[in-house]
Amino acid sequence: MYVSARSDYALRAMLAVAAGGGGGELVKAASLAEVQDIPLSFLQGILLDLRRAGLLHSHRGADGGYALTRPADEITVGDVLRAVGGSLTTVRGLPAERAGYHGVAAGLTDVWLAVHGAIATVVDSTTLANLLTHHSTDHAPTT
Amino acid sequence: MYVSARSDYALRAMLAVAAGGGGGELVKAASLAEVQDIPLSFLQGILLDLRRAGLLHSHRGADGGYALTRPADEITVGDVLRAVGGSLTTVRGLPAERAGYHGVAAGLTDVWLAVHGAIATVVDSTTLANLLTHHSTDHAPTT
DNA sequence: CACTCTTCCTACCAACTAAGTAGGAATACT
DNA sequence: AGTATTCCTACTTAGTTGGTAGGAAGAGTG
Repeated sequence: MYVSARSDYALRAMLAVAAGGGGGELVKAASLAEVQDIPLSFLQGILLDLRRAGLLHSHRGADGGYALTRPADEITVGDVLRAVGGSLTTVRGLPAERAGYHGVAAGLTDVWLAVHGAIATVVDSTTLANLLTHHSTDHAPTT
Repeated sequence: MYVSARSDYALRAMLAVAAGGGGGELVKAASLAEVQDIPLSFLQGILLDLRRAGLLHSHRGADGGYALTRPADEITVGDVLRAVGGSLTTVRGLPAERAGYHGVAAGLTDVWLAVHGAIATVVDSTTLANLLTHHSTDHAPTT
């Protein structure tokens, strides 16, 4: 799995919003950029994606900023990854299920689907709240 | 997970070698390229990697070609992927364990490690022989 | 030896994507 | 009116990916 800078920044920003906006108040992009060391103008594009995906709510003007649209324990890592990165698993740019194999390679499709399922299980069962309290779910790092 | 053309071709080539060289005879690069529809000169570079990784044995000259160094049930999909693609999981280009988070993002490292473990479990438990007989292992495609 | 076949190896090219920047328009509050 | 902030588009830059070209080196055959 390749986690792009974009995906990584998106997760860090979401965590910072969740942590900073505890009482429902708004967090500014500039503050997120500083506390997580992310280039501001790059971050703005990412925040836009997150808002379009319905994960963030934004407000302009003097006391503007961003806030989560749902409580932190109802937003998973998978939600964030899919919002900024598209499909979790791709084969030569295509979604796993339509890789188009023939001959002896036919069995590969099932492998990619199994991998996809394994990744989804992890990222869809971990919420932002899990990560903040940090006794998260029982994912034993196997290597 | 992003499966590059290079990784995909490598797996298909290995499967074709395993299938074609059943009795221990050598399979030519040109034949692999044709049967799996892979650009020949691109494939040659990939075969070189596979040989350097110790998965293939090659022979030059008139009756040259490639053969597996181990039986097909002792070579896993993970072996092939690592031979041509390096680490299975990277975060912004770095291996998962040294992503370097601070503040509220600290918990992310564990997520990437869990994902890495989940992927490794799948690809390291599937052998080339599994894929050829095609009743492979019981990976239920979950999504 | 001369010839042929095939792997080996290096260098190169084109297209794409990722990462980051710049600058202004729209909106909200005072 | 003025200021602060999000919003949005276009652009630049650098690296990676996919693919090509051309020959050197080795292995067998007559």
